[in-house]
Amino acid sequence: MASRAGRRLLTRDDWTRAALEALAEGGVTAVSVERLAKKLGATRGSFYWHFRDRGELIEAAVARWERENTIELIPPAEAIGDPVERLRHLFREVYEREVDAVELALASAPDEPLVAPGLARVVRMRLDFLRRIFSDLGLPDAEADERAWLAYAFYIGHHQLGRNPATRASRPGRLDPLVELLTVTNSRDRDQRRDAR
Amino acid sequence: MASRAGRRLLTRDDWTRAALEALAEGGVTAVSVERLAKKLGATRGSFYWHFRDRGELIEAAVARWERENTIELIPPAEAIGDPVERLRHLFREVYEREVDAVELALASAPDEPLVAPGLARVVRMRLDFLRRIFSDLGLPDAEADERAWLAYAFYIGHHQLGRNPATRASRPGRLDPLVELLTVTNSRDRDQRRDAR
DNA sequence: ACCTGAACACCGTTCAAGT
DNA sequence: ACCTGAACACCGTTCAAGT
Repeated sequence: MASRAGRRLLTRDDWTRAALEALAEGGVTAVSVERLAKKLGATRGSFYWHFRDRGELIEAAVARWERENTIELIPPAEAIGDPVERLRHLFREVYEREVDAVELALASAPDEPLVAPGLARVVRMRLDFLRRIFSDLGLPDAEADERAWLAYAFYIGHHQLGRNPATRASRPGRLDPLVELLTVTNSRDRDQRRDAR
Repeated sequence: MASRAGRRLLTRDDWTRAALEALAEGGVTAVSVERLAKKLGATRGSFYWHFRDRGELIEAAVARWERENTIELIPPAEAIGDPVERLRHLFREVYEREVDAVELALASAPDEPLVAPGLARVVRMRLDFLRRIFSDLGLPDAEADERAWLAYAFYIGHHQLGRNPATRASRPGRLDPLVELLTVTNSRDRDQRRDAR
């Protein structure tokens, strides 16, 4: 038949947007060329004019998520001067809220070759942000690195545990007490405890 | 043709074991009836005599992992009297080691209906174990709950971050300093900091 | 340049028929 | 009781042919 019989021609972007929607709704497996084609009113064959294969589509979707998501989230948070307040803000805005569905889908496949590079870039930006908090708090670099790692790994696990209704039940209501713990700087306590052993 | 032409008859257990191997090697998607049938030298039709569908197979594999894995890991660790030592032991044996491949595969699909119930049972046992550490340390219940959650969420994120070669680079070498932080009990520090604001 | 339609491979599922 | 073999549906991929 002729060029889309009245319908608008599709762009690479149309397919990518549709892929992100599918990703959010059903994870990586839901990104099916056949289903997207049906949704967009095209044939699967059409897809292969815009993309080499399904993998290239997923890569494009990840890249788009990366741009729209992490890049513009960091600057406003960075503006908060007091590092403890900055972490508290982060916990309220990012830890205690429901996490974006696309992120959940991607975080579930951290070692898929299609997902790994984009995800790694995002993780690095966020770890840097956290490291700066603990540096500003006066911790030496090695300790700031450790705490950033702890805080970010906690972020991942916190949201992953929240996905399972049965385990979500154990989730603490507010995370402020954990901010207190994570920002302890006085080394006296730890020294004391070590000496007492 | 006749009953397996010389070959041994297959049991439900044979299929389940093969499913666990596939799970470890390639995650949930790798558990394919067709591939398992080929590996076991049977037809796909044979599979459906033992199981209702692919989902039932995955459930059976999860249940087996649950038994073989968490149940017998807890008692030896529970024997350590000093709670700080108990946590340090846990970090060395469970956090710093590579995590079992099946667990990684399952943790990546925490909200799949086939995986969720078994995974939730395991999580509950482990959270209880952690809670006891912090209770024995003298923390009130609410605080023990929070720290157990923090410690377990960290466990998940720590291993997930370790799967991506690019992010694994930021991983701290030893986790002992984090044990120190997680077991801080003196509330003086936190009070002091709060007063200083 | 962008798309269709038919073809093939892979795999989940069903089921009648075999032993 | 346990299995085969053929059939069907779903979906990724290719490609010749259309406009």
